[in-house]
Amino acid sequence: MAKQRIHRLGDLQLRIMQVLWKQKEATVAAVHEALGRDHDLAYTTIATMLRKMEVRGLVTHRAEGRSFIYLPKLAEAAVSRSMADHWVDRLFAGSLPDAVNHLLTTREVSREELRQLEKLIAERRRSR
Amino acid sequence: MAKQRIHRLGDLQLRIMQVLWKQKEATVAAVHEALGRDHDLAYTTIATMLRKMEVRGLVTHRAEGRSFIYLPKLAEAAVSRSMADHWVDRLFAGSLPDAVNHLLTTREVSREELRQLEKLIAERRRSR
DNA sequence: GACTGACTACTACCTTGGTAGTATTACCGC
DNA sequence: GCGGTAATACTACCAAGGTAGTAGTCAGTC
Repeated sequence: MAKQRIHRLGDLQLRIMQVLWKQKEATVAAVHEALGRDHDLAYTTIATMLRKMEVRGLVTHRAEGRSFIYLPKLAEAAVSRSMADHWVDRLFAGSLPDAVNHLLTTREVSREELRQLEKLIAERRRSR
Repeated sequence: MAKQRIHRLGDLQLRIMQVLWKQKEATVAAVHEALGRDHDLAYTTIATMLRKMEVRGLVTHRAEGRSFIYLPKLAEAAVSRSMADHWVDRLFAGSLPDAVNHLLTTREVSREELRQLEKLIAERRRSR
């Protein structure tokens, strides 16, 4: 069935996925370029990683001329959901309030952000 | 300076740390026992893992008779903070409202939990 | 038609987490 | 003092992420 190990994405893999999600599809060169600003990785590193990710079922590719165009095979929502769940489960035994509480107390939260959060919750409350 | 890689804890490592945090300190046998209910790991697996974790600076030990008593070397708060930060940064570019919003929309949230959250935020708002 | 440049394929290597078997040591009870 | 038992130490392995060099290929250019 569907792999449960979705959440197991390394940092680089996730960054690559994020590029693909944003651009819908991209060549190795495009991914390398997009990542290049912060990370100084060899072109072949990206190519190798993409190939490994294809084996793992994270991406697919289609050939266009001599180039490969890679596409994400997993939706962003599915991945972040899986990762978020995993995170909440691991650290807070699945308790969402605990998780949020932790975020609120350990991070700097601006007045504006608090306002946004309040709104979010109010909406959520109304809708159920 | 302080290791930045705190957040890099495998699942087993985190579970072991959680046992140590709860019990303050524990022998290999105690950790094995505590984990035993869900996981069926060999005694030596725990022992090996603890030794590796000591090398990585996650725990220390003190000898008592022929046994080692392991203690966490990192505070729970530091670790969960680091992991939470890493998570929010990685997935939501550091935006806390985005993170919380994601949690709210992808998870089942009970009425009770929403109430708790509302209270949390109200408190937080008052205190700043 | 030989050359260059852009791509992919293959191979290799290191690290870390996870898992566990075997070896060694040291104490405890008889 | 001898044997069993409970601990740790050592060693080994596998998988996956990450990083990159080298080899092969192919298409377009002069």
